[in-house]
Amino acid sequence: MSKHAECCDEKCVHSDLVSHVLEQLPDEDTLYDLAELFKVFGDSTRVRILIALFESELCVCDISEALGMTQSAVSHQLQILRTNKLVKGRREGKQMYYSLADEHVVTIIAQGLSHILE
Amino acid sequence: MSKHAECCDEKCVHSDLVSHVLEQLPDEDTLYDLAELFKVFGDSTRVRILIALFESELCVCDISEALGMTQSAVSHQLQILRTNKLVKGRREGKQMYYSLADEHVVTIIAQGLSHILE
DNA sequence: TGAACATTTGAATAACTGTTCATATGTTTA
DNA sequence: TAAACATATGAACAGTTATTCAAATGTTCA
Repeated sequence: MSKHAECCDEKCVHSDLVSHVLEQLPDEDTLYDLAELFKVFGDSTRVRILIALFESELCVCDISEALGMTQSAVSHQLQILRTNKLVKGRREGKQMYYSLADEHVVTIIAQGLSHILE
Repeated sequence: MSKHAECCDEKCVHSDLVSHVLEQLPDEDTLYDLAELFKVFGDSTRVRILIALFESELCVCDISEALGMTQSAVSHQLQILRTNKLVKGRREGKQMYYSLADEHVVTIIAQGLSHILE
């Protein structure tokens, strides 16, 4: 018997509910990716970058100016946002212009805001 | 001049866009709370707990059984979920039954899933 | 009351993460 | 091509966090 089960013998577990939960839970990869996605939103620098991009694309320089952060820090975060397909980049001459890659970004942030502003 | 501005002189910054972003960005407290909220979703244990609670309330013991984790680890995470008002607890005898505190939880996770499953 | 059970909590540890600094890459223009 | 600029990247450090272990709290029942 595995360790986690020892704390609670058979009488107290609602085994029907538990097995139902086990059927409903997405597979491990999906759960990992899902948590990974929210982790990206879980940093105020990245959230600020995303909200900054709500209305128009911006170059890295604009973002670091708006956020009051070094260009390097912003660029590191943009890479994470790019990897997770939340923003996309477009080069124009020396500058890279970033914009939101996905409508879900707006929806997710809006839901989050409505939760905390209640 | 602050350090972050030095990387990029006035010519390259789109100062009209930047000042517009500065007007639109939520205040610092809101941004912090927002990131804090998403941070809670950014852990696969907590996401699994939340999804497990989609259909019915469960006691701590059920959750630890379903997730294959120690009851202590689950309890620690439940406290975080409670603090952030994502779940609520109800005592019935020796057991604590937890359930989702908020419909936003379902919406946010659904949006996240639809993002990664594209 | 005391024993048994379910849950919570605090401290410690190991793993992870964001920023900084230095440097590299890529682009334009003189 | 060389210089200047915008961005990207690697390594290192400091701060954060999830789990474990041990112990405490709260509840029921004999």
